[in-house]
Amino acid sequence: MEENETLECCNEIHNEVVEKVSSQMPPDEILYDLAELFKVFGDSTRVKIICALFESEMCVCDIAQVLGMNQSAISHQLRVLKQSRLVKYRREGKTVYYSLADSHVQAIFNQGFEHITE
Amino acid sequence: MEENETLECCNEIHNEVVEKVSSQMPPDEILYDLAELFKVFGDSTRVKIICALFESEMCVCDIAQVLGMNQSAISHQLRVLKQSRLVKYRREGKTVYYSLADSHVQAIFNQGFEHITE
DNA sequence: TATATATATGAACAATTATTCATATGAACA
DNA sequence: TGTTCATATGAATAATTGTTCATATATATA
Repeated sequence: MEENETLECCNEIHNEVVEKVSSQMPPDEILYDLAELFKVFGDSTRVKIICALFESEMCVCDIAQVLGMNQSAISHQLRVLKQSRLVKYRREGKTVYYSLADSHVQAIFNQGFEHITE
Repeated sequence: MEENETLECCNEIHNEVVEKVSSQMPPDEILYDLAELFKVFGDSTRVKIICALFESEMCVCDIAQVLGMNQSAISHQLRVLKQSRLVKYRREGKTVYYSLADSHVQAIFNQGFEHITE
C-alpha cells in the first residue's frame, strides 16, 4: 500500500484517467460486501444447494441426499447462505425447510450461467 | 459421500421431491465451473479492478494507483480475471491496457449490488 | 547492444475456509 | 420424563489462495 497524495501513474498522460476513476469508485465497504456476497456463490457445494432450491423447498436431509453429502456439511453451508440472506427457512416440527430468499439469487445465478455457457 | 441406489430422505414423504430435484440438477461440471466463476468475483481486489474498469480501460500501473496496491498484486489478479474471460487486453508498446470482456460482467456485478443494497 | 521501463511470473508465507467428527439443541411422542 | 429424530454447532484438519519479494520477459530508445 503506497501513499499518494496526488495519484500518479507511471504514464503521466494517464493521471487524468486515474483521478477520474478514483473519484467515481464506490466506497470500499460496499465493494468489500459485494465480494463477500460473491464469495458465497463461489463454492460448488453452495451453488448446488442454490440450484437444488430452484426446484423446490427442501429440508436439510433432502439436500444432503441430493448432493450426496452428510448432514453436517450441508447445515454448515446453509448457515453461510442464511447469513447472506440468500436462503430463508421455516420450521415444521423437527424439520426445517429451506428455500431461496429472493429473485436476485436466480438472477445472479443465471447471469453467471450465461457467461460460462457461451 | 454416501452411496444411495435409491435416494431416500429421512422423511419418507420427501423421496419424491428428492428424486425430482436430483433428476433436474445440471451436470456437476457446469456447477463447478459456475462456482469457479463466482469465486473470481469473490475477492475485493478483483471486485475493485472490475469496478474501476467500468469507467475506463486502464494499464496495470493505472489500476495499481487507483487501488493503492503494488503492480505485482494487480498483475496476478488481472491474470485470474483474464483466465475467466472477464477482462481483455491490448498491448501498446510497453503498456498493456485492460478492459472488461463483455456485458455479463456488469450484469453480474449489478445484480450483486442490488442484493446488498436493498 | 546496453539501458530503462511496463508487465508478468515463480516461490514462500499467512490467512481463510470446507469438511469431518463428535456432540449439543430442540421438537415430538411414548 | 426419557427417548428418538432432525438440525445446529464447535474444534480440528487439510486445502486453497492473496500478497509480497525477487526476478524474468518484452518493448522502446539511446
